[in-house]
Amino acid sequence: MARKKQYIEEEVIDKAMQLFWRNGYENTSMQMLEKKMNINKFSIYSSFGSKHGVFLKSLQCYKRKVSAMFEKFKNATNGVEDIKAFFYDSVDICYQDGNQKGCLLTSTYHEFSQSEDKLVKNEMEAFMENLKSLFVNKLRMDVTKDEETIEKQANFLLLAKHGLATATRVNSQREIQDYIEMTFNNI
Amino acid sequence: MARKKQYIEEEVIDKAMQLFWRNGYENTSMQMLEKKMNINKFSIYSSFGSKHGVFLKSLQCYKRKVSAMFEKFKNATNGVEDIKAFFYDSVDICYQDGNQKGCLLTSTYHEFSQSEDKLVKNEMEAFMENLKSLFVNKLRMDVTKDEETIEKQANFLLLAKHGLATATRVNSQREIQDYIEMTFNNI
DNA sequence: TCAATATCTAAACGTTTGTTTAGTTATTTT
DNA sequence: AAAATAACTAAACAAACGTTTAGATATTGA
Repeated sequence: MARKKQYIEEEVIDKAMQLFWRNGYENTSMQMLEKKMNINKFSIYSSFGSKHGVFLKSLQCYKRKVSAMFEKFKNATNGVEDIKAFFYDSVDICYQDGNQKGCLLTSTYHEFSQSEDKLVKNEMEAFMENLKSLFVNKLRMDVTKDEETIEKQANFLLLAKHGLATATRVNSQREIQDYIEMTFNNI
Repeated sequence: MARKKQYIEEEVIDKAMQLFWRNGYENTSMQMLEKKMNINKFSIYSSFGSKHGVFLKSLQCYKRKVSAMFEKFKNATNGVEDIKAFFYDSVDICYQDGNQKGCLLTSTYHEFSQSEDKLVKNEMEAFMENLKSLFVNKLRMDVTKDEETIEKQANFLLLAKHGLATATRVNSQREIQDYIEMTFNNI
């Protein structure tokens, strides 16, 4: 055999993910990726095929990162309170290590909303639909709510999440907390 | 003297503005601008100096476009109801001629939030602060509200506007209406 | 130890970006 | 009508983009 890789793919993808998280897809260049991942262009291409390939792996990496939070959310049984806790957890991840960068999936959804890239676009739409159905499940725990109200509230919460994604980029964590509290005042 | 311009600057800037509105700054190229404005690169540069110059003029053009709506909002005297009407008016502009494109100023605020371009960034921050103070003024019309509540609600409405900007890119006008109604349920 | 071979470095690839330049065309005023 | 000059067309610019290639380096198994 021959030489072994001098990097671990999972590790360098985590670095790439941080970059995409902060800057988005288009505003992250191969040059920036090289520097952050600390490996050569060639290595990136031999491991991941393309910038697009690095991005797809980064999305998976992000999903793994937040999977525990999602599992906790799925398995919780307190209805609306679970959604609120989920919002707080989402925000905490944004501010960890002092970095404001929103939610990678929500930002990507936004960046690719008008894109020709059906692969990423469809994946993000599936994510949003999945999130909405989770909201619906939690809202249904309140048996006094009719389906029409549930539908509206689920949509409202989804859009609130979009607002949150923007807000975590430009607002303080304190302001975010107020925002979350107010969002749930009328749910 | 000599030849006159074969285009009217206000008219071609309106075209450019439509492009920036739909695609944002980075995703609008000079090539696209040439085609949409229907004039040559040289003419663009001789009139506006740079792509950045075209963008600044486009922002002004957008502001003129929405100035009537803002004036109506400023001069109204029904408190929270005025903010709600303002939200509906903002959305209507997004959907006119069937195009979904959010709010140029809010999108620009988002796109330039991490940018080195202090000129645009500061202008957008000033816009957001101005909008917030307008919200505060309307909220103060309800004399039973204390200043702390007003501050929180103004922030909430500002973030709701961010959510709206995203939503008008990907949701139907009907869903947006539900969203607005729910936003004001707890104000 | 040494041939085999995967990974490394570094340079160059073709596009596309925003911008500039040189040269032609058209209109105005004298 | 003709000189003057502003606006036009079209080609080329340097820089940055994502991607590929050629050749050097280092590590493996026999």
